Amino acid sequence: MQPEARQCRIEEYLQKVEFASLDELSEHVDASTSTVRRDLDILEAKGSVRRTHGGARLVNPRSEEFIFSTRDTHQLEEKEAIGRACAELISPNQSVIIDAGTTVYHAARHLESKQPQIITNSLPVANLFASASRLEVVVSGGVIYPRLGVLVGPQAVEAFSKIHADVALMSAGGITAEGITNSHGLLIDIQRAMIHGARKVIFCFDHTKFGRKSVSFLCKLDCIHTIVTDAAAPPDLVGALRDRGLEVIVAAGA
Amino acid sequence: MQPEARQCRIEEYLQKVEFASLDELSEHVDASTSTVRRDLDILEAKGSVRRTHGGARLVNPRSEEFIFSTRDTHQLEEKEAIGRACAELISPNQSVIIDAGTTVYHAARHLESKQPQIITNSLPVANLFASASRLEVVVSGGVIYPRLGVLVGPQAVEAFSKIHADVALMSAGGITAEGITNSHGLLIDIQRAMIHGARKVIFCFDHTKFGRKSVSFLCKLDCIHTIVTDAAAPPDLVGALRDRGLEVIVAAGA
DNA sequence: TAAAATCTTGCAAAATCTACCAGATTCTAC
DNA sequence: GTAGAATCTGGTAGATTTTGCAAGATTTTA
Repeated sequence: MQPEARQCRIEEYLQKVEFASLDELSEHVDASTSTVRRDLDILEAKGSVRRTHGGARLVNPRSEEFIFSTRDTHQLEEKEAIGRACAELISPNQSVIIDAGTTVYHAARHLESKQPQIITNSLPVANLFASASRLEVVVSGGVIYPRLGVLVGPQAVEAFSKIHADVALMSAGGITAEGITNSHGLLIDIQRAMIHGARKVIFCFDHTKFGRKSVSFLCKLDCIHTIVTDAAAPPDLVGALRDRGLEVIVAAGA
Repeated sequence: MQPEARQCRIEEYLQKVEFASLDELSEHVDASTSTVRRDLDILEAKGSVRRTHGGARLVNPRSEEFIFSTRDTHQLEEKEAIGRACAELISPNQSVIIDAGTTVYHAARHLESKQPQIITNSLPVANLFASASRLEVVVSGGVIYPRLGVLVGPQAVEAFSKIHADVALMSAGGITAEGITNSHGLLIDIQRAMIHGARKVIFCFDHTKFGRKSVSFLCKLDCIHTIVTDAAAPPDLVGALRDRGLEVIVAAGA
């Protein structure tokens, strides 16, 4: 086997197990421990893994990487469904503001074919499109809010207050008849600027968000236009929202 | 079989398997290993595949994380050495502007213990510190320049022109007695703003950059303070730089 | 503190790479 | 068609890289 292929397999394997002993790796790639050692040296210099006594571990144990991706899987299916439904609301070549948050992140993943212009303050979303040269991605400035990988602070607010987009794709901590709330106070100003700068505002809520209130009030319901949710959303609240003139889209379950 | 048809089949095959050995390919296209070697040379020059020891792989098997991670280990070791040397120049709690570019990226990796405040327009660098909650990372706004993961454009320039930092850690395409040059015109304005906003300017150059000129002129030598390079840098040029009052640090080889 | 495990280092064997060459094939001009 | 030029192909020798092993240094563990 070729060195590079082997190193890839080591990386891949470590992605799964997070930590592996030398013997374990050498058996998995069918090479001597010496060779694995050398491979690990290279990978460490490259920065993807870190050596430890007797083995190696991932530098960014997936569990820490933006807390994304390692959440409960059944929730994930619903988020995927919501994401697909959101993507269908976007027309080709529109400019789209994309919020931080796992639900919207999933929506973003289905957006590439629409070739939108993307404006975001989410590092995970930025990374998603970083290598796709076909579409333009604008990143707001700001300070990284550690675990979430969101850019926050006055620079972020300012960036969005200067921008006008066709659509804003957002999510938040909870929605009730009284309005929308979010838990991270730092995000409130930014999200308000996003809403202000977009012609159409779409919010993604999985069913657990309905009837829930977070600490900070974000906006009333008449600031927004469309809500996308999953099949398990409480029908009474969905009905109430529709009565108020909101478009509510229930994503077909997987 | 015609050469071109054969090369197409090689590409096609690699699309499927990502990695393939020489023997594997030569059997698949029914030609000698010599011929396959030549075909791979051509394909590599074309840019669609990359040779590895013992075979070849797709150039972009899956998001090859921002063009980084080249295959030659030597250059990598030098960059690591330069990176470590750079990190030693930073005092704890300083604010540090970090440029885009692989050499500086390696320097950034050794910076965490210094707990600096980081200001960058490089997505790879931002990702590096995204999960480290102990230090503050400011990301400039801007448009993503695809393959490199750098934020460019007026927003980036503006962000840096408003900022003052203790140190700027930078790199560029080439250095001669006449000054420093860089290849990406889009970066020039940003880098000038970085230099302008920093009290101390440190440039990283591996030895291949000495005596080389890129298309765009960045700045004269008296704009900068310190240069960090590896042991293979040409002594005469290093001496000339020192004569001009620049601090030149030669990183101890690995 | 001593034993066990693991890491570094140096080295020879194996695999692979880089030219280079002679034969085969294709192209060109008559 | 045919001779000659140009290109392509497959093989070979020497240089380079990679690999696995073993001895000595270092770290971990009890």
